[in-house]
Amino acid sequence: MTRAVRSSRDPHPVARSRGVPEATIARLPLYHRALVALDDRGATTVSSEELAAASGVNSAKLRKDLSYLGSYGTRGVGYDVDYLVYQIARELGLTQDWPVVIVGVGNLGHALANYQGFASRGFRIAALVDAAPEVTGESVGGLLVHPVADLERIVAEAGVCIGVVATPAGAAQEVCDRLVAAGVSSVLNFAPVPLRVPSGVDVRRVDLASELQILAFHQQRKQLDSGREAVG
Amino acid sequence: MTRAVRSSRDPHPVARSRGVPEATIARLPLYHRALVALDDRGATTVSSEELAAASGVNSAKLRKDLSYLGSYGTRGVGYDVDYLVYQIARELGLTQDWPVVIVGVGNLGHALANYQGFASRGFRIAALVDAAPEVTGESVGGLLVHPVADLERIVAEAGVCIGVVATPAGAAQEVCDRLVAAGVSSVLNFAPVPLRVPSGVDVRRVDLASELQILAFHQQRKQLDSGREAVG
DNA sequence: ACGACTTTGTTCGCACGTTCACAAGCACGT
DNA sequence: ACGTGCTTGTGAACGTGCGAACAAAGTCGT
Repeated sequence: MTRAVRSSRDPHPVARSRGVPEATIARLPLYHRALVALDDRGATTVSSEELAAASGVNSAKLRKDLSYLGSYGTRGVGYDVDYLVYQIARELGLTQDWPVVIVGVGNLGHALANYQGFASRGFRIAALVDAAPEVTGESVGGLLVHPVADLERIVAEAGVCIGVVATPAGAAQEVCDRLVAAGVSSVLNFAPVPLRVPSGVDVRRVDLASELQILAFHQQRKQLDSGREAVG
Repeated sequence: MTRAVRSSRDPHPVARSRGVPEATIARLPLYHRALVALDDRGATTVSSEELAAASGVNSAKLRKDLSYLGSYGTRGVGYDVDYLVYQIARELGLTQDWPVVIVGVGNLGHALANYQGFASRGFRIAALVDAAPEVTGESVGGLLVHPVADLERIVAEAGVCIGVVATPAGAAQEVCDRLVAAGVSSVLNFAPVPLRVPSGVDVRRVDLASELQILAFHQQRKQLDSGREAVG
């Protein structure tokens, strides 16, 4: 699975940090969200079966995942919702404030700037940056769009260590290089190119077209199968 | 061979269809894109090493991935770019036309409707659908936004089998149910909830907040490590 | 206080994916 | 025609993740 890579070619020197496997980390946000929803609904405790159902995973996997964080459940009862929310949040670093800079305020950048799901999870958009002069100076989602020349200063002043690349493919690598040079060491990449980064920098890709292509592959196979079935 | 059914919670009973592993399929779009870029640059042949570098993977993995599709390379030379592009496109189903319906024309829906990367890969936005009356009737990305009541008719008439859910979390499950009932059997879900679907329907999730949380986790660990390092 | 019941935490086996290393095969120069 | 030098394709070892099944542990009723 193309998941967090420490450098892009060398998946993860230490795949598990403090013994928590990468696959588990990728599911913690799921659990966190499901727990918050349960909390809002007034639940005080939850069983692995319930939480698994709410998260869309199987209960054995859930229990194993949680066991990597510690023994936070009580046998015969389940997990305390509040306590577990806090423990997962702490593990994920959601108790901290994470300033984020978004580079590229096109359609996707707009959507990200307006997305409400970030703030509630400790992410704060420190600045929006774009290369196009006709965009800079505008206000998007209540934030001013800065020229790309200010990138280094913004990163330094706001102490940004997470950058979001939402530029066209052609500009992505250069923007990424500048982000990294300025001190960013985690990059979320929406551009459809693999970013080369020095070791010690994490990159995650989100590729909309790829996701559709994977669906199309399976869809095609379904149709081939049903066709064959109808003939045979 | 039970290769008929698939559901989202049971990721893939038969992980490999026609012998192509799931992990390989997820990388084919990467290779496809890199090859198209190479083709544009005028390359006629490419070695596994070059293509691997352009795709951001390691060359052994690339060769093994391609070997699942067939022996399309020539030893001592490499792969014919045009031929390989075609073979991967065929395998992924990109030679077909895939009508897609996007439900939810908020910030993200706008971005998706305007995204240029779909058309070139065989995906055609058949319709935009939204529940809010103040949005329906508008034109977004050159397409009219239809009321959600027309969903079933649109799916049936356009022969849509891939649906994109870009609604708020609360509406996602209901929209998904209606899509599936209308005949959609592949869903791309941007809403931050796990969708329950009957077996035989594929779901893929894209979760922006989760991606950032995973980055934050690693970032936190990096900072803890460097702090410990400085002290020790 | 004790037993029955419930649910967690963990151990084990298995399947999948990745990487290394090398044999097989093709082209090209001589 | 033949050897040399590439590069592909693959076999095997390794590590990781997953699922089932079970033992440990705590609660609740009596």
